[in-house]
Amino acid sequence: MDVTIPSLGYALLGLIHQKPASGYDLRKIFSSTSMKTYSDSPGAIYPALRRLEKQNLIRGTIEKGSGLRQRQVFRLTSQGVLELKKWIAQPIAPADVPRGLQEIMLRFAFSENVAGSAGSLDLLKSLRAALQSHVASLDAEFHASHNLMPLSGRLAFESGVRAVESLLQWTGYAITSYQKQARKKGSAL
Amino acid sequence: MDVTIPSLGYALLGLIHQKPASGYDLRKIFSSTSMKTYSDSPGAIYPALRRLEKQNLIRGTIEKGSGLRQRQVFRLTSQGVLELKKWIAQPIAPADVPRGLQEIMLRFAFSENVAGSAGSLDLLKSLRAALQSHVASLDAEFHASHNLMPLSGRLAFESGVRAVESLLQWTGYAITSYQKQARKKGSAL
DNA sequence: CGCCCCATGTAAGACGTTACATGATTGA
DNA sequence: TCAATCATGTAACGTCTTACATGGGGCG
Repeated sequence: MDVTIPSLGYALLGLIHQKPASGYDLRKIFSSTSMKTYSDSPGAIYPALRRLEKQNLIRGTIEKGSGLRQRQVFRLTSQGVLELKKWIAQPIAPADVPRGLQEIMLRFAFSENVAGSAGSLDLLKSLRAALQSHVASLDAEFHASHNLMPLSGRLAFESGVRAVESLLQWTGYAITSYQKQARKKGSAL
Repeated sequence: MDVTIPSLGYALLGLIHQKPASGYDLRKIFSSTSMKTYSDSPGAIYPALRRLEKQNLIRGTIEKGSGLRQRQVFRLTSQGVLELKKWIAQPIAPADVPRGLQEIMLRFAFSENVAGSAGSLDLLKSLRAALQSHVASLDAEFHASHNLMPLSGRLAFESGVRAVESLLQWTGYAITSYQKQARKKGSAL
């Protein structure tokens, strides 16, 4: 039972959790919104859905209402919800940042629906710590090697550092956003 | 002759262009520098090198100097240099930004060695235009859909917008860096 | 002598891409 | 009726991941 789910699988789980959807619906989301990092090709999505169904994380039911064509709508099973929660709750290591940022942001995007504001906040704090540590190691590497590179190499490296720094700033902003929301809710009681 | 080279292949070409290297050297570069987005696994690199050799883009020669073990050092062929140049000179479309940023920065990092400062500047300007157009479409999407998302979704989206804006700023900085360099060289004549 | 690093590879399996294929429904 | 869109899928192919495998060389 070594359940390794690729990034696309989690994207599908998260979207289906927000709202039950067919393969076609999901393809449209990928192609029409800025989730274009995920492929809208049927050759990726339909097999992925079948895999998730085989793992009992989603279940599809055929709908034929209102004279429409055959349409298989997928919903999360309770196991699927658990799997989503487990994925989102994973702590973020500094080493995850360079390779898995995309997936981390996906986790965060779904976090509130799946794990509530508290879950979102936990993720943000974990991310902030990972980013701080990662920025430090990038700086060290930059100072050690920047004079060996051509200008374009140096600049490319700097763009990477800036990207991480900018994301770090964003985590601060996001954390205060959640804390504000919490205060509002608290006072509304 | 449909030469489609994956990202890893170009990374290898660019590194070998900087300095002839063996598979092991390249693995070490990937694992020890911040190019960790590329895998250092032998199962990826050695087959990739053989593919490039089969395409006549690199050629390996076995070295045995100084009592060392067998070591195959690869060098670019003239065709390989051409292929690198072609890759770097490709204009950047707005649609390339969300999916291919990583590869674009790789192109830029190698650009000065392969295509000179003029090539780097061209790339930067092309990137700036693509980013401007992409920011505009992201903003439009954000204003259209931000009220439908939970806070975490909104914030995740914002982080994407910020990342692109920050990169756009960086292109301005990089372009002036190259223009300064050009002025210095001009006055040095 | 044993262990770690150098250095190269192979094999199985999973995943994504591209392209092809099918058929129903809606609207011009 | 013709085209576009809805909706689902399959097949071939290439590539990456993980894990295994092999041996020489240096060092304690």
